[in-house]
Amino acid sequence: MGDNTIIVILGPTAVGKTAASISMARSIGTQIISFDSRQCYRELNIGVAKPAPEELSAVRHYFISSHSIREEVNAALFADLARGWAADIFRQSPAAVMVGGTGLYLRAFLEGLDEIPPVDPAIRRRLREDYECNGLAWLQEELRSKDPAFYAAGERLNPQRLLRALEVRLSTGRSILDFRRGAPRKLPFAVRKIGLELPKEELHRRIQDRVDQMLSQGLVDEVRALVPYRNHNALQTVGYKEIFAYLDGQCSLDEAVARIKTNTRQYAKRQLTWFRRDPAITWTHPEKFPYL
RNA sequence: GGUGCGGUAGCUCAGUCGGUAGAGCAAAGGACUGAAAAUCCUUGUGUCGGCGGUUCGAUCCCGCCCCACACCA
Repeated sequence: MGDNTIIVILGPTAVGKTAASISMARSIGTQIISFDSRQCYRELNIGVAKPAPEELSAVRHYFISSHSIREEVNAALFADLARGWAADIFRQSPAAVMVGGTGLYLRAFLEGLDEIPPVDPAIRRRLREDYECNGLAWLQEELRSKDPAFYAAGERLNPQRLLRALEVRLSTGRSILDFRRGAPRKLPFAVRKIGLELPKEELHRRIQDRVDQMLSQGLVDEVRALVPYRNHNALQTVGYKEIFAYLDGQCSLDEAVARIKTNTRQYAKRQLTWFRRDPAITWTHPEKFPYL
């Protein structure tokens, strides 16, 4: 397996990753593992800019429509699955293509997450309910008494991080900090990371056009059908949460669409913040991408 | 034409009993270990519509003008 290579195509949303990855995978005769935390849900299509059926039939894709919004998907699950898929692909080809924009998922796959025992679902559920009714101050106080080390070092204003630290403490009896070693993993393959990048104005124009296109493709109907599942984590997603607000009568459709565009721009910016600090990425303009 | 209410940050607005101003959103930068399209942190100088007047000092008071909205003609 020494010569095997993972070629990663990454970048902000709407930059053109899908087309690039498919043409590359076809020209070198291999398959694609997606690392997109939303395209993996089969119920989400228009709003997550999933590849078209023709594109999906041209190249085998993993982690596209592979799960239901009712399932719990997270970075650790993805990392496990992706290792298996990579091994499968390498049985047929010395190279595999990965595409996506979820930086944490890519990192979890390449570098691994520290091993933390599973959290008791009952504890998780109860904690979230308690936080719902008692608020942030309560959460902080709980953590201060039960895991003072994390309280001293961690993000005290970030409820998600506090909740995670607390559930690990209650579930395992140990601080989440005890599980962190960050030991570098020896990878059984080589990695090449290619970042796709466009001037900001151009990326923003593409985002705007793509959102308009989603609407004409029937985004509102897609979202309407998902109303019963709106509180699932998978629906905490740009393009869906704003349309829920419109369907609730909280704003006009135009306002909802404007919000989607703004939120997508902010999302793209966060993706770039994440990727920019990785010196291993070779950045290129999509038009200069060698396989297009 | 008359009356009323406004004109303050890119947007929506607050405020200054006269000592040159601040929130939310947007924007910019950053963080990120089982929710990551999530979550969180940092960053606020702008002829306070224009021109005059009063005043040591005006965005605030006074006058005129311009613009927007509402109502009356």
